[in-house]
Amino acid sequence: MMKRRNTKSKDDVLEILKLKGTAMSHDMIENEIEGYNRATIYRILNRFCKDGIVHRIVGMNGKQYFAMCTTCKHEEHRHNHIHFQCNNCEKVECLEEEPVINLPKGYTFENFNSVVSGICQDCH
Amino acid sequence: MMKRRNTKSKDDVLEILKLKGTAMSHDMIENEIEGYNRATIYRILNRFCKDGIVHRIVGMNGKQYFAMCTTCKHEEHRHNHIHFQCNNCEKVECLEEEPVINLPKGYTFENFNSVVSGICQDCH
DNA sequence: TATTTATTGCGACTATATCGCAATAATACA
DNA sequence: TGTATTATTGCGATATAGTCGCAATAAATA
Ligand SMILES: [Mn+2]
Ligand SMILES: [Mn+2]
Ligand SMILES: [Zn+2]
Ligand SMILES: [Zn+2]
Repeated sequence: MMKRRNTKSKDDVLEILKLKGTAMSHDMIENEIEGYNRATIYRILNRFCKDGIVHRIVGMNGKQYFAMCTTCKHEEHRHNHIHFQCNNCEKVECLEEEPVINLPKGYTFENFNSVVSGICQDCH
Repeated sequence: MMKRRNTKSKDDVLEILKLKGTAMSHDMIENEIEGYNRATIYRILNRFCKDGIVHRIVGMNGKQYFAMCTTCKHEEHRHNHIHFQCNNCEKVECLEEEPVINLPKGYTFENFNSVVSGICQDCH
């Protein structure tokens, strides 16, 4: 893995992700910390994913959301939990549920992405 | 609901979806039945979704895939099963698994999208 | 301080999907 | 059958999300 450097942009992205607690899209992040180029933020997020600091969720809208890795140890990353996305406020949260996945014979598991959409408590 | 008309384009899209059995993206479909405008195919697919003939899956790549509704009755649509997407051949299939979803208090369920990625049997 | 190279900004670019509008054609009906 | 209605289509423009190449910048190291 490539050696990482400490930058303000990186710290800012990390801080806002920690602060919010929920998964955030690129533009959610951009709204909170202005002044960085779009490509820069995407690159930071992709680096976080590679490094296992953050995991990526693909919403029902096809957009990417990023959330801090809380439950997983640094070595074994398992993000096989279900997420919830609010159709009103767009917020994405990690749920507890981690469904059992049985693949057919000859199939190999690599990744899992699971989103329930609906209306969140705040939007009711 | 709007009254539908019978057109060759519609029949062609339906036929290829039935024939393949797996979920197909717009460009997979376009490769099989050439000669229709991109917007037209999208509109046909979106109509199918509205009418409950087809259900929409959002892949890990953020792309939309469409699959025939097989298990669900015309009135009650439940597509709460997990899908498999091959990272090699891009094929998307419906699996049997239908995870139990427990939402937190005050949350309402509307939709579900779940994809396991990996390598399919054919690509091993 | 000087060197190395990870990171950034910028603009161009790709990809997916939708939209407005005029033209076309499926359906209903006289 | 001929005509009116309007669902559907084609086309081009548009929107949005995300990546890429390259030169400039700046963090780390010596
Ligand atoms: Mn993790
Ligand atoms: Mn259905
Ligand atoms: Zn909400
Ligand atoms: Zn495959």
